[in-house]
Amino acid sequence: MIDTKQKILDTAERLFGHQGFDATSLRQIISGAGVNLAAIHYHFGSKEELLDELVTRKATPVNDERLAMLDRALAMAGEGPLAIEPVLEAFLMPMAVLGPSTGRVMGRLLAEGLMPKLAKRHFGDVIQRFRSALERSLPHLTPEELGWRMHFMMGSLALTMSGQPIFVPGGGEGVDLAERLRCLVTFLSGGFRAPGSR
Amino acid sequence: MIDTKQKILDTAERLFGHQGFDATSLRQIISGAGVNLAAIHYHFGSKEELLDELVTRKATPVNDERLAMLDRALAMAGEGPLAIEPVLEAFLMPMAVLGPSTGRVMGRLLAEGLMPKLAKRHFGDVIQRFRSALERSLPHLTPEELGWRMHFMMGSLALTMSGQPIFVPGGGEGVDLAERLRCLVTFLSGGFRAPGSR
DNA sequence: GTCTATACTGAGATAGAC
DNA sequence: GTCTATCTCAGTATAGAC
Repeated sequence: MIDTKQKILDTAERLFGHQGFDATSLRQIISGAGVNLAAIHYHFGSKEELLDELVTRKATPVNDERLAMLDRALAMAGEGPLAIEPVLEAFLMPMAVLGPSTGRVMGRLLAEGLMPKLAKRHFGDVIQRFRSALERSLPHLTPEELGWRMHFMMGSLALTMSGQPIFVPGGGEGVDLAERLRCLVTFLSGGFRAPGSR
Repeated sequence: MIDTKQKILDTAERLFGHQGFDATSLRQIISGAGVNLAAIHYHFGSKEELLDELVTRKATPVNDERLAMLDRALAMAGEGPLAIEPVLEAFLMPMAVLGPSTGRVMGRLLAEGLMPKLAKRHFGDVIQRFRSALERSLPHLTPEELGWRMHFMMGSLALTMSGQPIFVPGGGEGVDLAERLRCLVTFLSGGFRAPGSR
């Protein structure tokens, strides 16, 4: 069947999102997808490459939307000063279109430290564009301090996408991703705007 | 030998810190520690309980120092307003005493989502004390929004303790933990101080 | 080209001898 | 307390059916 590959991807996405990458076995995936174990290695080569393809498929439209929103923010600012909020919105809000499963996958990956490998392949130029925009918005920061703040942002984002918000009364289950991300934009705007610490 | 247990703990801490929990096998640990495989299950019961004991041993002094610093901050503030910085410093700076290995372990745990289980056991009352202090510092926030911001903070902290800072020129390897954490305090102060988003 | 059956190595866990 | 042997299940590799 032509959609064996698709069934594997769908099932893997769901299980990775719920249980994490390491905790999900290929045998769980094939059982859920109703395919043979070796089909995974035929179509993808390995468990890690399956993950890689999953990320590529989901990340591409998100990154396109990120850059489109960033371009609009830059056009609006013109030659004048560039506020942080629209830059952060451009980076973060497009993730809201990811379903809960994909969101959890992305967050898990960031969190499990698997991202460094994938990041350069899939996000390299996007990150570069946003770093430039942030440099323009925040000229008071050294490159090192800006790098750290971007690092902090990725950490917050990771837990926001993946984790159970154990500090939020009610577990935050009723709060959809877009609202979480708006809350995060507010928080990060304040953080980025803080004076340099050295 | 009485210190079989200690040798296992030391080696596990080092390997978990460098490779993460999932990526470290018990057989790597016993080979590094020079003990038998079954010794781990005799002394700890399982791989996860080994981790649990590791966390307990390292977290207890950190949490004690956190509460001591928080008490000092509350005493300094008296009846007046309570600034955010000393509260965040009390929560974050005690982690600087953790060596790089333990720091990575802690960060990994936060990031791998293993913390929710461990958190309630080891950090429950500490978190409660700090939530109260933050509520006093930031009366303009709803309980939900404060919860989200604490969640964001844990995400940033996790990546700060564990991850390679890929956005920092030079990889940030020369920057010690205390300086990273000071940088994080500045950032988070700005974030927590941001106006409520709803 | 696609998929199945099966086997290989290494993981965590356990029972029982010493 | 410690060690050997063994169990199940993980990811992986390959030979061959259609």
